[in-house]
Amino acid sequence: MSSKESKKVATGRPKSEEKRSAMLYAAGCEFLTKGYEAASIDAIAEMAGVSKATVYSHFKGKEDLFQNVIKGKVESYAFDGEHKVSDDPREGLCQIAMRLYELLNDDDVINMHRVVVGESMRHHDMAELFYKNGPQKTLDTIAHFLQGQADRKRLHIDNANQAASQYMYMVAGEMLMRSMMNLPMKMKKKDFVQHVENTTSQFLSLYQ
Amino acid sequence: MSSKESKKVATGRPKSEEKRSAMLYAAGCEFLTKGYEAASIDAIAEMAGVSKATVYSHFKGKEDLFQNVIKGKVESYAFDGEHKVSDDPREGLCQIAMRLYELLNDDDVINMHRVVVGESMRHHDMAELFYKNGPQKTLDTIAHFLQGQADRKRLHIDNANQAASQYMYMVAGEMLMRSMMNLPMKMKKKDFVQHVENTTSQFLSLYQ
DNA sequence: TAAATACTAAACTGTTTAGTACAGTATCTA
DNA sequence: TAGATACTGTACTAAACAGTTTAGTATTTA
Repeated sequence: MSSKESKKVATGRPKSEEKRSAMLYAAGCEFLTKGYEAASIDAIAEMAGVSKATVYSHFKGKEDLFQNVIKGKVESYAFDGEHKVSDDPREGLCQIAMRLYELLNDDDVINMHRVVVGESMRHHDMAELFYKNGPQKTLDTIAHFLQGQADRKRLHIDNANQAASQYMYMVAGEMLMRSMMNLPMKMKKKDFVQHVENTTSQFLSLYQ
Repeated sequence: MSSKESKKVATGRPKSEEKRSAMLYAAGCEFLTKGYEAASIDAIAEMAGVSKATVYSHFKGKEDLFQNVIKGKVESYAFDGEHKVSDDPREGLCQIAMRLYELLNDDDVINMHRVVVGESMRHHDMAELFYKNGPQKTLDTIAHFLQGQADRKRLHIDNANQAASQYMYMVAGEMLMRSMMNLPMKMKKKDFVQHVENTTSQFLSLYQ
């Protein structure tokens, strides 16, 4: 049912997967650093070491290229819910928080936030896709962890989703905001660890 | 010392303040809905009912126009620290939170977040200006309120800035994020009031 | 009234961009 | 080997855009 299979049996020279990757990589750099409007197809083609016509043979146009880039990045950077996490409430939350920290220190991740926010009016579907697979996935992971604790009566939580949102933004709200606006970080990693420990204690005290 | 006074004594026909306002208003619409790159000077001139040359007689160029728009908006939308707030911890915080809610429901405010985040790589100074007069001002207001409570021994707070950030993002983090990404709001105003009351209780329990 | 400046409309420059066309070459399958 | 498709390089189109110029008109102060 995929687009390849739906075509008649392939004949002649096949499209190069390598070139496709190179184009997507280059497009990623271009879109994420310059934004949709300012990104140039010529620049992407040159960076990918490919002729412009090849870009248009692999993708329908700028729009299509952009969507493929965002979809690809979203997949590869998703907050991994399957990651092993301690069963202890404090330790588990701290581990999750530190994974969040790493994520928010990745330039690609922050650039994606920037582009998606900046384009959210004109690319509403991309914003939705990004949010669902980005921030929402992180929230879900935290909520799932909290629900597990609640089920075992280790925490007293009515609404795990609400509590998850609370925790995430308590821990990382300001950092996320400042990163998106390209402002200098107030906390070094060591400070952040301390901050996470304090915040986690406070959070737990609300539900213990 | 202002730019006007620094010029030799005015003679001839003076520049129209009305036209200037019209241009800034139009530019505001254009920049805030389309972003910097996609905004068009021709469109701004037309919307303002003014010739293109007039735009360039009032402003040095697109860049200058953009900066004037952002500076103007930032001033007019600043979170008002002088606003009267109850002296009671719970009531005061709830009042501040509801003002924040109103702010985050203003399309102009959200569009400004979007544009500033989207342009923060290429207009670093604008991002800084916006953050200082926007989010930071809100944080300062909360911190100032909390410090007042701490001084009168009604709350036990070491670091008022940290506590302010905690409160602000606990209350409004998810809403802000979703708004910026142009996603449907989960909470109606009534739900938000309830949310504020619950969150405020929890927050206060951390410092009482 | 005269000098000075603001403003308009329209044309224009120079640049950039998305996307296409084409002729030649490379690489695949049957 | 032959037919098919990929890919290149270059040139092109058509449109948009920032910014300038010009010639003429309007409005101000002195």
